[in-house]
Amino acid sequence: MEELGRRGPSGLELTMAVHGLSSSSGSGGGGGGGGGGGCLMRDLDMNFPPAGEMEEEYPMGSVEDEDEGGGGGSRPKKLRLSKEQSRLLEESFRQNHTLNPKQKEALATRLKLRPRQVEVWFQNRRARTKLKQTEMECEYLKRCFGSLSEENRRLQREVEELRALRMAPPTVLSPHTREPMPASALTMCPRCERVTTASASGQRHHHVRPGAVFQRSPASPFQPRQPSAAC
DNA sequence: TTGGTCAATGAGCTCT
DNA sequence: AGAGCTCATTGACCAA
Repeated sequence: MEELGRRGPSGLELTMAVHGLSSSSGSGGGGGGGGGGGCLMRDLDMNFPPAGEMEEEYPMGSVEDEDEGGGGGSRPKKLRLSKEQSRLLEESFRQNHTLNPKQKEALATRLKLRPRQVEVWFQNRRARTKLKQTEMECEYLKRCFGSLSEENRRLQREVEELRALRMAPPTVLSPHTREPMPASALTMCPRCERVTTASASGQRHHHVRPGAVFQRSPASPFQPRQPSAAC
């Protein structure tokens, strides 16, 4: 027996369009499944097509050893596609992820396989592609989660700091009287973005010394921060 | 022996 | 109703 084409062609063609996470949509496929499997494949045995389809021979890929007898109800030998068969299937999969009946028939004839086998190959190939895609999406979302968690921690810290500031009494001293100023007297200089004590005329302002504890005035809302590029 | 791969199956769904 | 799909699963086969 010649075992060809180890490890199927893993050159899965993957495109990730994650932003909408438009993953598949699928058919909703509710749980389904159930048992499946079963060994009741007497009448649908791929390696031994039903009489009706025998008009053409289908030398099953690399399976040419019909251990006749085979005995009981065990599964037939597993078909392994030859390199050439896999190559051709991959090629047509690249062009189209689904086949219409005509294409299927033509491809099956060309590959000396049964149309059903071509169909199954395409189904499995689509499933593999989707699986790979899902894995990639998963990785991507994990990375997103990581950076968003970090951003979240940072913002939480900032909120805590600001909350603490709000609780503390203002200790900014007036440059004129040297008395503690009420928070309402503090504003944000729109040009240099520093906390200031506006003069009565509004013409001049004094920057508060660095490190001074202060309370922001309600009249000077926080500038929205540029969100750090998470994803 | 075990774990991965992949052809094949059956159930259940959607669409025409 | 039935063709064709997805999904979950099985089992043969292979390499480590």
